[in-house]
Amino acid sequence: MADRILLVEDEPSLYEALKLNLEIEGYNVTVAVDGEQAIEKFKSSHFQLIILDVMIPKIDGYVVCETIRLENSQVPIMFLSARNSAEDKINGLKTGADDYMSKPFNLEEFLLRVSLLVKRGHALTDTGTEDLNSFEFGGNKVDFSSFEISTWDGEVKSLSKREMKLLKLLIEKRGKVVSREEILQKIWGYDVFPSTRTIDNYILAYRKYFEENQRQPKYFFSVRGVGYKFEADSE
Amino acid sequence: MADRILLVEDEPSLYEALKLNLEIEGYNVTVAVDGEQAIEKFKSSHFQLIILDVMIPKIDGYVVCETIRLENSQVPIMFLSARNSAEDKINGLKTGADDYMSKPFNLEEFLLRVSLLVKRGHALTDTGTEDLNSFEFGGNKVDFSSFEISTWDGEVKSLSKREMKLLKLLIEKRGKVVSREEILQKIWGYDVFPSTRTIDNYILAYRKYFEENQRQPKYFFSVRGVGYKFEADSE
DNA sequence: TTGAAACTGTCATTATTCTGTAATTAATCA
DNA sequence: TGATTAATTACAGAATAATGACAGTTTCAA
Repeated sequence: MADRILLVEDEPSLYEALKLNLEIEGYNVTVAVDGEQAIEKFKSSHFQLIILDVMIPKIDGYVVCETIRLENSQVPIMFLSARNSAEDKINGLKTGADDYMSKPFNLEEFLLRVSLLVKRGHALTDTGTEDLNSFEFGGNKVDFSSFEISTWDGEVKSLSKREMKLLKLLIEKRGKVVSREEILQKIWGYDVFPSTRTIDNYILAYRKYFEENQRQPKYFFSVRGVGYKFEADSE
Repeated sequence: MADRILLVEDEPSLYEALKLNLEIEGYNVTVAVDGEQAIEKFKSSHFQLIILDVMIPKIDGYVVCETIRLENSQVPIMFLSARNSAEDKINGLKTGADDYMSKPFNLEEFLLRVSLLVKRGHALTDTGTEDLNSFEFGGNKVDFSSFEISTWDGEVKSLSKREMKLLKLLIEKRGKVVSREEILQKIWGYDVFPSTRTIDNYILAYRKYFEENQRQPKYFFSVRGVGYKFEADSE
């Protein structure tokens, strides 16, 4: 079965050239021309690799990358960027990319890196990578791939999609306050805006699951007027 | 336990700086100053990552890389090179490297790539690809080669191709939620998209075959908004 | 042509998510 | 310190969207 690649690039001459060459290599290529499309296509289908230009309309590449990582931590992501600066690369790698190429790039090198990443993806999903997607704090454990949690008092529960996604966001940003706006954007998207009560409900739920004393949280803090913060006890 | 890195580099000022920085990051670093030493040390010990300068005395980097790959080793290898030419990179990646950096490079980027590669190595070496011919859970047994199943209540049935393929996917990923998109892509391919009801039907069928109580499944769980998960009771 | 397998549509059934309101708590300022 | 204001907590339904169940239709291969 052909491997599928999502190519996110707004400049027609470039994406057509890349698409053509990738197809010659035997990949099945889907193109998205802006960040919104990218997220939409990512959600509606499954890919073995995502190639992501940083500078794209509507939602920039970094944010697209973060959004994707909230749902799926496995797909390899390759960044493309017009600039060759170290900060850009570092930024990209930190937001969860697996590789980075600066434009203009050599086609053969590009194709080689693509095939490495696709192969890696296979290796990862074949062997089952435990532990990369779970997180522990206190006596609690969150398993992102099975959507299950086990808590300090020995209970095992399964969380819903939203619960998991928001929890993941908080854990990834642990130690930092995440604003309500950011939460709304990252979890609910850019057009849907549920009432702000809704977020509280999720925090409430987390405290019920994980805190020994709900009224005096040790992990899930609210910061008045700003947002919420998750903090793990020890590292 | 600290991850071990084999650093192959002949220039003292460079390898000392890198060694120091890697050690600060918590790695255990072994240095080799030429190709011969590199191969020797590689053979006598196990590393999570090999960092390989191309231009080193006695045996050059490419050859060292090929030699290591001949041992059928999965260790991630990162090339360092003084030149930034595309041919060099291509050459390196073709001989089996996983990443490539040109000197002079940004230290932070270097350390980030190192940590990515080390993590990847862990994921790869975790479990060898299992290749199953049959699988048992509860009182049920699935035989993938004969397409037959026998169930807890003593029945023997044979499954259709699709049924088996999807069942195998779920079992291979047991314990993890498999998204509908992934199922569609892996079982049906990228051009055919049956209605999402279809997948439910297969799950339904599995529950009929294997579950004692269809309404309270013990093995085939659905995770709303995400996909399905198979879980075997004991291991 | 026949039968098994695969797919689709519909409606019933739930799990999940959202909203409104009241109670509580924290922050600010006189 | 106490009064005032603003934000958060806490529930309990209500609304929504996803899945379960099944019957009927199509497809494909023998």
